[in-house]
Formats: sequence, structure tokens, C-alpha cells
Amino acid sequence: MRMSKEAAAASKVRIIEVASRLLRERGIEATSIADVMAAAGMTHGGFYKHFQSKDELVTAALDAAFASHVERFDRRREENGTQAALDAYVDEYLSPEHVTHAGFGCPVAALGADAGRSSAVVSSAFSRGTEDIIERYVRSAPAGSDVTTSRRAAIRRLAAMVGAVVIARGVGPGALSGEVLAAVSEMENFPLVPRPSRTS
Amino acid sequence: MRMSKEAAAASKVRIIEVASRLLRERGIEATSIADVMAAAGMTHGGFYKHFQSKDELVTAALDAAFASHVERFDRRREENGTQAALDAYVDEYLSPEHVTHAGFGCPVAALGADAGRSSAVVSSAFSRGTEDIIERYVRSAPAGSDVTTSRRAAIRRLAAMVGAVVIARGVGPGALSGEVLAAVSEMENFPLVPRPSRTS
DNA sequence: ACATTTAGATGATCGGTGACATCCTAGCAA
DNA sequence: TTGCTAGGATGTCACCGATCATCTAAATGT
Repeated sequence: MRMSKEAAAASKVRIIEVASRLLRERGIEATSIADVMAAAGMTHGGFYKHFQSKDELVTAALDAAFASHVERFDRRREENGTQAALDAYVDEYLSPEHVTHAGFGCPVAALGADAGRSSAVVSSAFSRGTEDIIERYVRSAPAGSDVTTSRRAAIRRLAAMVGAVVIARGVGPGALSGEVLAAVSEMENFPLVPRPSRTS
Repeated sequence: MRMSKEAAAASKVRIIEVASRLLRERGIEATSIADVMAAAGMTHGGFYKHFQSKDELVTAALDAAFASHVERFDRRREENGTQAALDAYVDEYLSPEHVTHAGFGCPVAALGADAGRSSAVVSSAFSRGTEDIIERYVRSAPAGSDVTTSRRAAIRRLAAMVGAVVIARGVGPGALSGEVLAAVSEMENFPLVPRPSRTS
């Protein structure tokens, strides 16, 4: 049965939203188009009226996941200020809820490994999104900070948090999982104590 | 045709070695048994004479990957001392070669996300291996260090390195990839500047 | 030494499922 | 009224994990 233009557009949005969640939960390879369409309340037959390929859906879903992730941060910064938004971001990121609910969590931690194995379009969507997150973090640096220094500190912190969540998810529920989250929570915000650079 | 006991055992070892590499390169879901057997120079039919299921192979391959990873560190420590082994480990970990050659790299960075989505046996194999890596790192702490402090610092460093490699792989070749590796390379070895702990 | 047993490897096959394509139909839009 | 199109039903082809009959040579018992 045919739907109105608005309803059709809403369908596409719903497909992307559902895909954005399922992909983060199950991974790219393990998520089928039929799964996504069924979760969106449709059969898989109509999928290709909205997207040309699975890759196109994955790219759209990745963009949506990064967008909602970043918007959440921006909204909190407007409401509660930069420092509060930053603290809330870190606390949420390193929470057990984030570890167990990958479907609504950071796309970097959930799909980083998958993105590296995917096609160039997916990988570049991932790259854009990651850059967006880093930028939000850099802008949260104390006023008058050196941009290069702030950026490196931001990357360092993001890397530590991504690694913590990946490890916590990988080891499954248990003591080690919480220990990892706690250890990274103790990390200082903007350190820069250089160690001798790589020689090779 | 039937082979000798030694040849059969060698076949099993070869299957595990190949699987250990392919799984890290392509991910668990994207690696088929036929792929592994073909890369090991056999057809897929004989697989079940060696393993009862794919999960059993994945577990064995994970154990092997962690073992070779840890043995490499131990060997270097015996030959060149703890500090040199530690430096070499970090340098190698954060090298572009590690990013592009996931098949021979750290199983935590390559399969962390996949392990979290897999069965309990796979997840626990991943957990054991991760704990082994952390232990090696803790033992490399300066003599007289507080064990808890050292362990948290070790976890923090491992998390940062895992995150760096995951991000570098996800964003694909480009400036950001190298930037991430460089930023984490500048991380100090054993910091412990506590920030206010999570409130929620 | 030799017959019997056993086990590694093969290739075909099975049920299930993947991505993707092709019609059909129902109803909005011109 | 009628063309257009979202989405449902169905089909194709490839591949997945797993099983099987079959072959063959190593292992084993006498």
C-alpha cells in the first residue's frame, strides 16, 4: 500500500534510526537488512526503494549516530555550560550503562573495528564523525589553551575512553569490566607530559 | 587420505594459526570456516574432525593470538630488560604497521567489539587474554610501586593504546590516523592524578 | 608380516540466511 | 481518472555452519 510523501520520508528516518541502533548493537556484518526492516515494522522487500545498497544505509546510520551523539553534547553545553557538559559526557561514557547499551552509545567504540574493515564510504563517514567529536572536545579546552596541545589531549582522552569501553564490553560482565572503567575515570583531563618519541 | 598423528596435529596448529590471523583481519562474523580451511591449504569438510564448532575454533584462535602476543613481550624482557621491552611494546603498538596489519596485532584492539557480541566461551577467552596483558604491564612497574596504583595505570595505558588503534583503523589512512597515534604516544607512562569520581 | 580398525581429508549436500532484484498492488498526486 | 511510487510478496543466487558417505593410509592387534 502506498503512503503519503511525509509518511514515506518518516519510514526512511525510522529505518535509519533502527539501523543506527542495531548496527551498534550487533556490528555491521551481523546486521541484516531484513533485521533492520523488521525492527522498523516492515518487510525487507521495500528496502531498495529507500537505499541503493546496504553500504548506503550503513553510511546514513553512522551519520545519524554521530549526529545524535554530538547534539546531545551541544545541548548540554548550552544548558549547563562547557565544564558540566564535559564532565557529564565523560561520566556517561565510562558508565556501565554505556557498556551494556551499545545501541545508543558512542559509534566510535561500537563500530571502530567494523569501520576499518568496511568500504571507503563507510570509513569516511566514520572519519567525519570522529573528527566532529574531537572538535567538540577541543572547544571545551580552557580559554587561551594552545590549540595543538588541546587537540592532542582531546584525542588522548577519547582514545582512552574508547579503549575502556571496548575492553569492558569484550571481557563481559565481571570485576575486570568495572575496574577498567574506574581506572580511566581517574585519568586527568588535559595532561601533556611528553615521553621520548618513537625511534622507528 | 589419512595422515600421521604428527601431520594431523600440525594441521590443527596450522588451522588455529591461520584462523588467529584471519579473525583479527576480518572480524569473527566475516570469517568463514571455508575461508580459514582454504587458507590453511585444505577443504572445509575436514574441519569438524578438529573442532566441534566455529566457537571452539574462535576460542582456540583467540588463546593463540594472546599467547603469541604475550610471549613476544616476555622474550624481549628476558633479552633486553623490562624498560626496553615496555618501550618496544608501546612503540610497536602505536605504529602505523600495527594499524594496517591487524592480523598479526593485538587481539584486544582487533576483536574487542566482536568478543563482546560473541558467546560466553569466546568472551571469557578474551577476558583471560586481556588479564594476561595487564599482568605483564603491572609487573613492569617500578620496583616498590603500589600494586593497585600500578594496575590502574597499566589499564589506563592499555585502554588508551587500544582506543588509539581502533580509531586509527576506523578512520582509515589519512592525517587523523597518524595524529591519533602521535597523541597517545605522548602519554606519560604511569600517571595518577585523580579527578573527582563519578557521582551517578 | 598382515589383516583389521581407525581417523584425516575430500567433496557433495542440507537447511538456513544473506544481499539484491522483480513483480504486484494500493493509494496519493497530477 | 490515471500515472507514479512505497512497500509487500516472492524469487534468485551465493554463501554460511554443519553433516555425511567415501576414500585412503596410518595405527593397531595378532
